[in-house]
Amino acid sequence: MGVVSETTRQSTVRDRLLAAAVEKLEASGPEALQARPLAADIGASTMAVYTHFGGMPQLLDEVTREGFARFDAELARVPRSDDTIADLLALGIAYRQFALDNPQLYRLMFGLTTPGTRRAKERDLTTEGSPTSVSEGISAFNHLVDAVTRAAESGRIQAEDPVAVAGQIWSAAHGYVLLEITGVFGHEGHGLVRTLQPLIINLLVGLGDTREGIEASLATVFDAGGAARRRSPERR
Amino acid sequence: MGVVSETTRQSTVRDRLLAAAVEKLEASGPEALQARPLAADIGASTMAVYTHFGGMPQLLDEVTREGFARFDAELARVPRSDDTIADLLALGIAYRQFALDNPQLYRLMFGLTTPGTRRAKERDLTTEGSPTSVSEGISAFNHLVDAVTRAAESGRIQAEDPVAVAGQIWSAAHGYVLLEITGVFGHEGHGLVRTLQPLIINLLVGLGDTREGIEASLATVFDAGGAARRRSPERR
DNA sequence: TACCTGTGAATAACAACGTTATGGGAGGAC
DNA sequence: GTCCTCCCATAACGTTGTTATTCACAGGTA
Repeated sequence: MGVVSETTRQSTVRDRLLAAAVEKLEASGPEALQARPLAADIGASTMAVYTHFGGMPQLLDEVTREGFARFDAELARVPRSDDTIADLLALGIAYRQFALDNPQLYRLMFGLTTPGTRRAKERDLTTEGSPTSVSEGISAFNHLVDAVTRAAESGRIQAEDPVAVAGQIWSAAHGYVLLEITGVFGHEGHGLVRTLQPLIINLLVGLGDTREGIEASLATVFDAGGAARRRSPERR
Repeated sequence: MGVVSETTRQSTVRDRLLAAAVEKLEASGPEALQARPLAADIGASTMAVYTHFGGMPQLLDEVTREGFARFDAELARVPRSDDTIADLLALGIAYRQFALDNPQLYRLMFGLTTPGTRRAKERDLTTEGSPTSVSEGISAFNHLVDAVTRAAESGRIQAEDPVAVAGQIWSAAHGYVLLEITGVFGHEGHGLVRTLQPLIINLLVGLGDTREGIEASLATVFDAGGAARRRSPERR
């Protein structure tokens, strides 16, 4: 389980098909995920989709699962430090970065997109995140729950119910990111400094931390590497 | 402009087609919006879609526009009182209620769903909210900006840039509502009291109001009518 | 009344999609 | 060698969005 063709030595037809689907999704949108063009991309016939996946819906489920695996891996790369609020902010930045780097994948992951596969078997909204991808989604969410728990334990914020608090932060980040993806915040950067940063700061203030403390933690996040990503515990 | 067949006396083919599309979207999902079944529903031939709309994409644009018009009308029904924070909370409740009552329409409005129309002409993400529906969307958003502006003028919160603050609240509500629609918060009601209410309260605390004041305002909102909707400015 | 014009709708056809049935060919088991 | 079992290519079927063609009918003019 994990990133495409991580275990297999040579690319199998199935792996190449899945990789081509992920790439094509981001390049041309969900409606471009069609059986015939996809198979043609890897030099195979349409039947490959059915022998390896069973059909387009199952292939899309695998794309979703792959997306959650990548998302999980990306969030796992965010380091942990003594500054629990800085860690939380870094997690939020990584969250946004992944969504901005993979907008189509992000929307597909959260069941917000219904690709061409029109003969889909009446997907239910509540079960849309296909069962196979649920575990990966929970794993990604747990990074946030852990960060909230540690922030609460450090005394910076109050979180009797860390899962509920993580749900609040998740809602805020999810909503912001989707609005930014759809372009409502205009050109690059304005949304981040005018909306996401104040939103998270205000939320953390409401959760008990001080504005000064948050801004100090935010400064350390941006100090460490310019691109707002601290790759390893020690400074590079 | 507005709700379907608001001006025309007798239902035209176009109006019936649009109304059937909106109804069918909510009943059977975006992939059910197909030219032939839709035309058959109103007893017409497929050509009606093309003579009146030009094609399925344009019909979907009209559905989106209609959705924003209804959303705007629903938000406009939220009354204004002396308690500006209560008004803001009531607006949030109405926002959530509309999304929960019309989940498919809500997702289509925000470009988060890509219905069957597979031959779509390469929609761009940034321009996905079709131009015709932009004005209605802005109108709906302005209700929130107004409420924030009034709350700032009343001194309850600090909002130097009301549009930016409205964007923060919008992000939080949008993200929560989408997560609730996809079912991540479990069964009815838990998400609201465990996530949305604390989220908005914490955010408003971060914006300068006191927790006690917010909870008092929230109580007045729920007092006035049980269903959390105050129909007229004066208390009933 | 007779005639022209234009708009709207039905019929039929076309290309492309997801899917399924059929058949062939490569690689191991005995 | 012979058989068995997967994969995969080919071809077909039903359905989709779309377009071309044709027809019907309402309204104005002589």
